[in-house]
Formats: sequence, structure tokens, C-alpha cells
Amino acid sequence: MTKKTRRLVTIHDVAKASGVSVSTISRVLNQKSDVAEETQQRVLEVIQQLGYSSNLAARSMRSSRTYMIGLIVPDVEYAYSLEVLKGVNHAIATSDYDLLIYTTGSFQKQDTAVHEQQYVSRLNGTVTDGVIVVTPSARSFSSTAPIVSIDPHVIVENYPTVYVDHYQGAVEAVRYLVELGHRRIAYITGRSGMQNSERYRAYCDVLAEAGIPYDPDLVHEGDYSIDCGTVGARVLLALPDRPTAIFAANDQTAIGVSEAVEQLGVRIPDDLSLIGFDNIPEARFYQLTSVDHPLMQMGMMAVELLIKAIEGQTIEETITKIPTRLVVRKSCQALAENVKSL
Amino acid sequence: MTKKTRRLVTIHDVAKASGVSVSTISRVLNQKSDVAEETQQRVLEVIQQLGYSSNLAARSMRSSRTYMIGLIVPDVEYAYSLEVLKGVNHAIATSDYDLLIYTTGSFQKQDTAVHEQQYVSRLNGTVTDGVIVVTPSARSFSSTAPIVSIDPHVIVENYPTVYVDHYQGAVEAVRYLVELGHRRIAYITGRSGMQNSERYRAYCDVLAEAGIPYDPDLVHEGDYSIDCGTVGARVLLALPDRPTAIFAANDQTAIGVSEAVEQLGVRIPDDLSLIGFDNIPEARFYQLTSVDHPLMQMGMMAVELLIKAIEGQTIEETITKIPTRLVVRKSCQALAENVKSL
DNA sequence: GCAGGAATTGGAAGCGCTCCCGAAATTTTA
DNA sequence: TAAAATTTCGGGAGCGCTTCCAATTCCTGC
Repeated sequence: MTKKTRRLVTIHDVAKASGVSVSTISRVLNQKSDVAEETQQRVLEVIQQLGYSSNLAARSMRSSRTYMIGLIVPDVEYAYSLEVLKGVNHAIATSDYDLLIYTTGSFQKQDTAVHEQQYVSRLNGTVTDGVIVVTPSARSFSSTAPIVSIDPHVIVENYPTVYVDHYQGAVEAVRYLVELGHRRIAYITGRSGMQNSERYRAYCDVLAEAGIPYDPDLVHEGDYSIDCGTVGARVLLALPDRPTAIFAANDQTAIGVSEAVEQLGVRIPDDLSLIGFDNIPEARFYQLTSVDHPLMQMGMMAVELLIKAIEGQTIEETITKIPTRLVVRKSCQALAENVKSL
Repeated sequence: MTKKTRRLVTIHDVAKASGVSVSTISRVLNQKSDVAEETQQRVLEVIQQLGYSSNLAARSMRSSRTYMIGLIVPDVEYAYSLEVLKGVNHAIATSDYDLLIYTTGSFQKQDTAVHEQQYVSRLNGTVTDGVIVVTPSARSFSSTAPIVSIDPHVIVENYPTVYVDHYQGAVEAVRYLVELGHRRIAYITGRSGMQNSERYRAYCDVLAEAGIPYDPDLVHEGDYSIDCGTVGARVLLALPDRPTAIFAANDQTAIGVSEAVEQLGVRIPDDLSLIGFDNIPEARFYQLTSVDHPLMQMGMMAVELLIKAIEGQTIEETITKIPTRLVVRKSCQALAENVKSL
């Protein structure tokens, strides 16, 4: 039965039931050494018997150790976040900590940077011992407890950061298309921010390096969503001099492209080569060539760093850059002799 | 910069800075009416200026309203949980509440029921105003704040519950196979619990109804994992009188089957019909016929119910049963004339 | 011109917990 | 055997907040 007791069992009840003081109970709970073996046993029994569980709020108000780690994630519905989540979850499982995920569905909102601070202070130093922030927009946080960021929009040296070499990854992707003989290569961007601009820079650099003139018509603005992929595909393929390849800022957008393309009667890879970024699990099903972004691994590393920080160890290198890897599937094809556009 | 201030700004700092008492600040924060317009303005300004955010722990220790809803989920890596999560997230987005997800990776552990209570009391009445528990094993919870359960292992009337008609769904699935002419129908079970036994009961009932004798060799014990699907497939297909169809307790297991089968040189649906349960997104990619389990919708309903309960409204019907729907894809085939087994 | 009421505010208790400090009990040392 | 050291435990302050209660000011109306 759901007992709607007015109050849950507190440390006082345990104290009364076991005939010792509240302080002693607290000592047992926190595994302090100065408590008699016998007393400890008795207290532990009573705790078990009463089903007592210490009040997180009260506990964390006094001592800042809660053995909880917070994960602040922009959008739990996007595969990107879920992959990170999996990695974090794995690492947590083998640690002494529990995981608390805080989401606000603010991925699409504009004022993220403002809210992020609020979320951080909501959790950190209150209910969690430290926080991992995924793709933060904010450049800095005020917090009493440690913070680790994953793939921030702007790289700053203030707190440990795990991120992926977006520039290098994008270079590989675009270069791959160039090597296949493509010259009309379109790019569907993500939302503004460091990651996106890095990828954009790579796109431009590789074109320049290959002596391909930059065509603004081939750059379509997106926002990492599936929809922007479908829209982008329609716009780009309606161009008089249509592209032979599309580089999408992330896999989700690439999936949007491939879905739109199907309806337009354009075949991948025969009529259009397509390449994504992130290598999310779904990419496999779409046979999508993509830049692998080891999100799970990054999540695990972030946890490691955070726990180190929580436990007072110094972290020598704040910035951890992880290499990407091009995963070739069947969404790209060499452009045989007809390099001269359509 | 990450300011590692010893203490964050408290209500006292705000009080001092705005020249009023702590009580007044609290009144402003909680939007009580009895505060002069002018004072309120001034306090609000100071709050803004100092970047003050009230301490969740302290606040929730006194008043039980935190405007946070907890989701206790057994395993964030399984698509089932993720679908529920999406629904919950959607519903939360349009409410006044924020979402806190608590996971412990205990899906595979045995003593879940024991731990669940701990997790509930950890959050509820402390940091959250109410909690949604996904697939609880426990029959009852002691809690000061409302609880809603999704798909519990055992249906109890103690708290609002949203669940799906497993029996009916499984009946449809097995009946579909029978109608296709299959008589050697295997079943790979999930872990013990209500959901599984309901599906099992349906399996037996439909066989009986069709006059097909029950063969214990065709029931393989699983645990909802991918692995048990691959193992199950190997065992079942090694049988002298091998099944022509497999009903898997969930899609994950079905996916395991289809992966094993590929290696064994058995083709789906030509040599083996396969049907799953839950209709997770991946099912589409595997062309898996499955019983649709509207998890997102269930998540949304659970949030609605919980908010009602939190806000003191009475919930007329505690148990909400949601119908399933058979989604036919290409993993099943009629067994033409050769119904006489191989 | 003064009692009674409303509007506004401050004081203080206490939520459940941790932890410092010192007391009591016990053991060790001279 | 007395003093000192050690072990074990209780008292109590206080974390940041809400909320009851009471105090203060300022209007009303007679």
C-alpha cells in the first residue's frame, strides 16, 4: 500500500528506536570511524527495519557530499544526447555515484546560455556533487561544485572539457567527397556556435584547397533537425546547377535529406552522395557515411574527469580533444567522368 | 570564469542588499500577495542583479513544492525506457514543472523491488513533488508525495497506473501467426513478472484455441535482452522439429533473433516468421512486425495524472489500460501448403 | 481625536541533517 | 594506583528556507 504518512521516517525516529543519539546515527550513516562496532550493528539493523533513507535535501544542505552526479542535457529526444547519456550511464554504474539527469527541453530555445546557469545552480552544490553540461552555450558558470562540459559551443579553459575535433572530422568528410570527384558539394549548416563554425571552416578550407570556387547557393542554413534536412534537400536539388553531394552538419539532418530525396525520385548514392556527422546508431540503417563522434566514450571520460574533480584530485589537462573517424557506408559514390556538372 | 565562491548568494544576501527582511524576500519569491508593489519591484531587481537562485534543498525541506517531477527509470539504454522518456518529456515541456530523471542501471539486477523504494524516498517529498516509476517490481511504496506507475510488473490499485493490455496484444500477435498457417510457433520469454506471464498466458491460450499442442521445447527463457534473442534463435533452430515462427517477448529480443538468423543462413520471412512486442523505433529498420505499445503516449498520460495528483485533484480511475495494435511489416509470411512442418 | 481594522513587515521557530566540542567511559602509562 | 590518553557518544548550533505570529504603520469612520 502507498502509505501517505504525513512524514517519512527521519533520523530522529531511528535514534529513538535504537536508543542512541542523532549524532551517532549520523556517524553511522557517514561511516565515521569513531563508533563502536556493536552500536553500529544495532543502528544498521534499525535502519533496515524502519526502511529509513536519509533526506537528500537536508543532508546536502549541511555537507556537500550527496554522491549524486548531475547531467544537464539540452534535449533528451535527440540521439546525440542519448548517446552521451549512455556513456555517462556506463561510467556511473561502476562508480559510487548515482545519476540525476536534468532536462528542460530547451534545445530549440534561443536563450539557453541564460538558463544554463540557472540549471547549474539549481543542482550543483545542492543536490549533486558535480555536474556535466552537454553542449553548453554559456562561456562560464558560477558554481560551488565542479563542472565538466562536453562539446561546448565555445571552448574555454575554465573547466574541464571533453570535445571532438570538429574541424578535422569535417575536413576528412569533405575531402572524401572531393576525392570521389565531386565538385558541386553543398553544406547544410547547424545552428550557430563553435561546432558548426568549425565544420563550416573545414568545408571552406577543403574547397579552397581543391581549387573549387565557393558558391553561397550551396550553403543552406539548418538547425540540426530532421526537418531542415528535408527542406534543405528540396531547395538544393531545385537549383539549376544542382549539387552532386551534400555534407550535412549532423546525421539527423542527413536523415532528413535522405527522406526528402526518396520522394523527389533522386537516388542515393547514384544521383547524390550524402555524408553526415556524429555517426548516431540510426546512421547504420540509412547506410549513411558519417563522421564518427565517439559520444559514448566522451560521456565516460566526462564522468571520470568529474569524479576526479569532486574528489579533489587536480586535473592536469583541462581540454581533452578526441579524434574523429570517417565511417564509410554506402551513401557516397565516385563521380565517374562527368565531373563537369550536369 | 567558473567562480569557485565558497558560498553561493543566499536569501540573506538579497535581504541585506535590498534592505528588507528575509521573510519578505521569501514572500516575493513565492508570489504571496501581501507585499507592497514597490518593495516587490526593488527585491526583484536585487535578485536579478545578484543572480540569486533559491537553494532547492533548503526550499524543499520546508515547503514540499519544488515544481520538479521525478522519473525513475530502470535502464536508460533500452529503447523502451527512452520512448517513455520522450513522452514524459513532451508533457513536461508544456507544464510548469521540470523533469529530473533518476537512473540506477538496475534493470539487470535482481533486487529491484528493494531498491525502488529507496529511490522513491530519495526523490519524493524531498526534491520532487511527485514521481513516475517505470515498470516497478515493488507492489507498494511508502511516500509522502504522489506516485504514478507505468507498466508495473504487478497491477495494484494503490496508485495511478498506466499500462498496456499485454494479454490482448500477445493474443493478436500469436493469432496472426496462426492465421498465416504456422503451427510450430516458438516463444522467447521475458523476465518473470506480470507483463511476461500475461504474454505467456496469451501464447498458451491462442495455441489451445487453435488446437495446437503445447510443446515445452518451443518456449525458450529469455530476459528481454538482444543476447537472449540470439541464443534463443540458435537453440530453437537447432531443434529437430524446428519452429516456423518465433514470437519474441519484446522487440529487442526479436532483433537478437534476426541477427542470429542471418548468420545461420535462415531467411526472414521465407524460412522463419518473426514477431516482436513494443514496436520500438528500430523495429522499422528490421521490417519487424510488432505489437505497438504506445509508450510515448503512456509517458504523457502518466505526467498528466501525476500533475493532477500533485495539485490535489482526485483521480477517478486509478488504472488506465491502453490498447495495443498489431503493426504488420515484412517479417512474417504465410506458410503456404507445407503446414506439416519440415 | 481615537478605537478598530487592513496592509505590510520583521522575528523566530523549525524542517532533517552534519559536525564541532566537550563529557563520559574505558584503557593505557608512569 | 593515579594521571593521562583514547575511545565512544550526546548536545547543540546552524545550513537556507518558509511560515506562523505578532508588531508596526496607516487609514477608516464615528
